[in-house]
Amino acid sequence: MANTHRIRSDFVEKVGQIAQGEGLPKIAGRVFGLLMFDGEPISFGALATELQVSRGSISSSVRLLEDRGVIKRVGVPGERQDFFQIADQPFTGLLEGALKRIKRAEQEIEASLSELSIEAGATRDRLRSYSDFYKTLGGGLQHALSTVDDKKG
Amino acid sequence: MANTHRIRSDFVEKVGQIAQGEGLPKIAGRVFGLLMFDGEPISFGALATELQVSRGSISSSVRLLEDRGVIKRVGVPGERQDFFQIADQPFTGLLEGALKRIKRAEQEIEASLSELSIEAGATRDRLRSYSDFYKTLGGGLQHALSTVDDKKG
DNA sequence: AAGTCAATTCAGTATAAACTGAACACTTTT
DNA sequence: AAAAGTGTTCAGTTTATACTGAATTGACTT
Repeated sequence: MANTHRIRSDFVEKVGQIAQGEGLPKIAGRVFGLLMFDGEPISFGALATELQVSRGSISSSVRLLEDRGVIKRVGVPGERQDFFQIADQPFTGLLEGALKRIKRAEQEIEASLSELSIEAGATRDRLRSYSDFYKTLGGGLQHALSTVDDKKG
Repeated sequence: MANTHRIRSDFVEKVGQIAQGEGLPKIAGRVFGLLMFDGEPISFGALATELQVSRGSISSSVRLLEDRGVIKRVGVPGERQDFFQIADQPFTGLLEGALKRIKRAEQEIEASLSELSIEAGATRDRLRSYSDFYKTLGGGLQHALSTVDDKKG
């Protein structure tokens, strides 16, 4: 049998890297990876010691992940510490965040577009195609989102 | 009539911000925005002076954008400088790059998955759902990509 | 209510990435 | 062939952001 613990820490590091690639803090990715792998609730303190990072970092990472609905804070009977667990729909929040960014970009471009006078024909066409790109992209993510949604929910 | 020049520089800055949000250098975004707005070829030197950045930055930005197929380097008769112009399918390359990142992440997760012994049932289920998420996301982008592709042909 | 324990905040530090500008190599002009 | 023009490279600097750790706040425990 393979060494589960090594697989686990490899996985945690991988997710850290992936997160960094997506523009998220590496530690947040590690937290996500750990909770994903273990499934069961892990305490605030355990996250800090196991990942060997400061409690301050854990605090900001879990808030980030909580805000996006990727993890949830749960209570454990007889325990004073906060515990964290992977959310029921961890990916929905991520997709929604991406969608929001895309929508914002689309709106920014359309704002510029609407300022341009009618004579600026070719420029208008290009900006239009740019905002169309974001529309299409948003549509693709929207589709992914609904697919992810009814996987479980 | 609205002041076109102000709209133009606003747009350029907006695209710079959007690029930064996507994890790309701000200057690369500005270059893209400028070429997008103007449509016609702009010289290497003009990019540097107009955006008020070093020639070194222009060099690396245009290479990045060229590599992704977002812009193209064109010659202008009687001119020694390189000129740059928005590519015919500027968005295709961007999407392809995003897809590649997603595919890589998916594979990483599946690598961990395949290492896990059969007893690790629940963990396997979670990692499977994680890689499924990337599959779904990739499908969404793939769809967007083909839509973008046949907008122009 | 004093003492412990837990999480957050925030000022300071470390790290990573972007950006600069001068040196370089190559090309064209005079 | 010297001079001027052009793009790239890269060592050094700046900037942005992640991270730390000590101070702080609040909530339990005795």
